[in-house]
Amino acid sequence: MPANNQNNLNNGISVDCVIFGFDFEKLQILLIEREPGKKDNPLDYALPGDLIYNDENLDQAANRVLKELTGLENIYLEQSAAFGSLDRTQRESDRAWLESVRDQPDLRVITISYYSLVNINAFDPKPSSFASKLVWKPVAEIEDLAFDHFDILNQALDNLRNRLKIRPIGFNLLPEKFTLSQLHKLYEAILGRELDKRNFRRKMAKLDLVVRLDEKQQGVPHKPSNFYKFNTENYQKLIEEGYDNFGF
Amino acid sequence: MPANNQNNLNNGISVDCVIFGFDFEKLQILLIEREPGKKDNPLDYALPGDLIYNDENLDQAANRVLKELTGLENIYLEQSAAFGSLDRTQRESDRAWLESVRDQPDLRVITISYYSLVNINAFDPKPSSFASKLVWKPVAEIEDLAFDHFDILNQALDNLRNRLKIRPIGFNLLPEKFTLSQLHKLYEAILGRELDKRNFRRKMAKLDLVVRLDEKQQGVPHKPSNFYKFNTENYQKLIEEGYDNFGF
DNA sequence: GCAAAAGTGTTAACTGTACACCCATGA
DNA sequence: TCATGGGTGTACAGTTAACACTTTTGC
Repeated sequence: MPANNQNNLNNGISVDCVIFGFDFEKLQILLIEREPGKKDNPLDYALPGDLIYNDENLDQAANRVLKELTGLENIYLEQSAAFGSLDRTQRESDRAWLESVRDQPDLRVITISYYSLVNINAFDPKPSSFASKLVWKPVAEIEDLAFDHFDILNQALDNLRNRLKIRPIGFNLLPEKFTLSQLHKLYEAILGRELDKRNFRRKMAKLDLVVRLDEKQQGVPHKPSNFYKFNTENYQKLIEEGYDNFGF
Repeated sequence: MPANNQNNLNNGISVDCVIFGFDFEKLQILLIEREPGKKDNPLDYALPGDLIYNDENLDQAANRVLKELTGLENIYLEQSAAFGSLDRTQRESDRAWLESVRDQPDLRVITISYYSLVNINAFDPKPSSFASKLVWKPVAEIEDLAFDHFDILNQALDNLRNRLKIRPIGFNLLPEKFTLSQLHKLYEAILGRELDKRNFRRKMAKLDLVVRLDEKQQGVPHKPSNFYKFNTENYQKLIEEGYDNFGF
């Protein structure tokens, strides 16, 4: 980043990143804990986000901000929505924080939100810049967030679910080798409801998006699960053919 | 609008409106013709859009801009996407126009796009402000537009089609009384492909979204069509219940 | 042998799709 | 009486949804 970028900050436009993470248990979300120690106030948790520069486009800004605050990079971010309420940064509990990090804390800021879904175990967020502490929190337990970030989260979750209905889940979301149970749990976590095991497996088999590997789990105290990998070619083919009903 | 609003313009953020119109034939789009007379250059057609004010939110801005440029109001606008490429306003053919209407024609502007679908015959756009002439153009015939407006159009069209898959078409899109053939043509126009007449009617009947009126077309040189109206209650009920598969 | 998760088939209801003819009207 | 678009039913294929037991492993 050029040294004079500070002068090039666009004080009216920010990006916010909704990073969903999956640990084979619950759907989680990556948040900045603004006042470590002073726990259990939902308003002290915020999405990683910041102002954009004038010499970068929105996608670049989202990737840069995510990297600067969390260290995460090479994550596919999908644009979600724009938020521009006049009062979105006017909450009392957010004012002090804004004054500490912004040149013009009173300026109305419009934010463009992005979302992604990653495998929690494959990424290790490292707090930096004003993100003094980062935490993964289960989405289902979040009741509110700083600014209008709770709205942004819910919007992104809607988008993620709708996307799942018209596209199969991407390849970046699971380890290279995974079991069908893991994939099953992933779908259930995103959709927030149970899916019948047999029906799920049948559907996956029919779509031909996963390939059975000649390898099993080791050392588990139950019947070991077979590993699978994604069938990248078929995924591309399905997308290109306009197949858009994965029926979940 | 307050007189001092001119000082309150946000030079970095605009809204653009993709107004789809349906005339029971083709899906059309409302465009500003920038140089009337100098026809057939697609780059002389632009979406109605303008900078926002700092004392209005994005939805308000979209509605205001649409009204100022076209006279259209009380149209439900749905947010589509944000566009922020660095070069989106840098095309040579757009420079002169920008210089004539903007204080800071060189500034990078991020735009938030909105879309809607209206019944062409129920709205009568009146050009005003810098929109010297407005035209409806068939979407299928558009090959390019000013700025990045062709991208914005295609994005909005995608959104409209996807929306149709998870929600029934809204009530603002057809006259109060309409025939099933009109509704049928509307769906075909949006989706850009033919739908079987019998299957379409069966599906509509099952969804229970339209109510047969005791009234027929008059003076048509063929069997007169029955009029229908929307069943607003059932529409609301379906949306609330989370029914989201209209299967087209 | 027991606890724990993997893996597997069948049936019934529903949904999508393909397809062709008669009807009511104005001219 | 003809041209025009309105309106209707059926059968097949495919998809969804509900449901319970056996298998393999570590301990």
